[in-house]
Amino acid sequence: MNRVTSRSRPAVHVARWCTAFERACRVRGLRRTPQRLAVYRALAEDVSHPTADAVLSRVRETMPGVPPASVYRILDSLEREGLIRRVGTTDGIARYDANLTRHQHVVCRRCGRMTDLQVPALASVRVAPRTIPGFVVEELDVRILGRCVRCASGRSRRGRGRTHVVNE
Amino acid sequence: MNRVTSRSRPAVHVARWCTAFERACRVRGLRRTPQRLAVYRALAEDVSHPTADAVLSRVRETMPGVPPASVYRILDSLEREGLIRRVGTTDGIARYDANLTRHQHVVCRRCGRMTDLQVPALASVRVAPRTIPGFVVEELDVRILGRCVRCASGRSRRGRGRTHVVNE
DNA sequence: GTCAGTGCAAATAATTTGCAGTCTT
DNA sequence: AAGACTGCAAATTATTTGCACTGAC
Repeated sequence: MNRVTSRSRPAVHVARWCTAFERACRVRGLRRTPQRLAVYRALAEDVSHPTADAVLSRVRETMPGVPPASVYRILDSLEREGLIRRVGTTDGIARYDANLTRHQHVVCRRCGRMTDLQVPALASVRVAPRTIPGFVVEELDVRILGRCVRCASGRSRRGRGRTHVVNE
Repeated sequence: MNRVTSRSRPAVHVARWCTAFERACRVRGLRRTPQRLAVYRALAEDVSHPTADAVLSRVRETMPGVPPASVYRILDSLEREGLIRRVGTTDGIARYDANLTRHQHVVCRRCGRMTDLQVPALASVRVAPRTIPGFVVEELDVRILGRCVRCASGRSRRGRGRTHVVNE
């Protein structure tokens, strides 16, 4: 018990981000409601790329009774304004990230755990604005898929692994 | 009307893939049911990275009455066996791809349209197996996010664009 | 004071599950 | 024949919406 994982971002960072966040809200004309601040803070504190539901739980620790709809709406609005990001997932459940700096995600296919990483080889990769005709590039979302140690050992069914049929 | 978009993969490819698919099923001990073949074919024909629901519709064109559950289950099993892929999405809806070759996806944030692309700069990027301690890298999922021409022109709300608060 | 934003409850997706029957191997 | 797989219906989970009210600006 007493999990090792540091699921929380350092308080100093969080504090700085929250300040920047409030400023950004003002700039964009988003109102500074307690709920909005609580949702942002909950997300900023959590490095695990939580689902909306997980954010809800966290928010409720300090604001019991907040309805899911509020959290969904807030996450939506913050994402629309570019104050947080939705991260790519394959399991059909949206996950969020308050970290807007360029970084990649390492995702375990089995347990879904998602952690931040900076792959040097990818740090420099840019997709020049004109590379893709008829498309305005805004951002790159890179996910490194595989299995974490905990899950790599666990056997699944018939000979798994890199067994891909490569066609074409 | 009469949309230009070639939403179908060339019949030659599809045929070849289907053959390889049946072989792969045999190898892995997956039963060769009409439903399974139909689902795979539907996905192979469709280059738009359809949702499970879209696959269902397509399958029903030739097999009316197939229940959603079957399609979901089949897509699941094929993904587990590495015969198709789930692609990363941010909207919380799973999408699938029968193309297992290394390629990237260009995704419009607004309309969600997703098209294949091969970015030269990314073709060579590998994440060496030992790069990430305690993690077995299996695959890289790269998404290029932005807006397609159709959506780039459409105005949204207050000054959008690259307006990100870059913290940390 | 105004209207963006909230709370609540109900609606709509999206996906999964249980179980009995069927068809592939 | 055995059990993997399907069909159907119901259950769950994820997310959205309508509407009246409230609080931030």
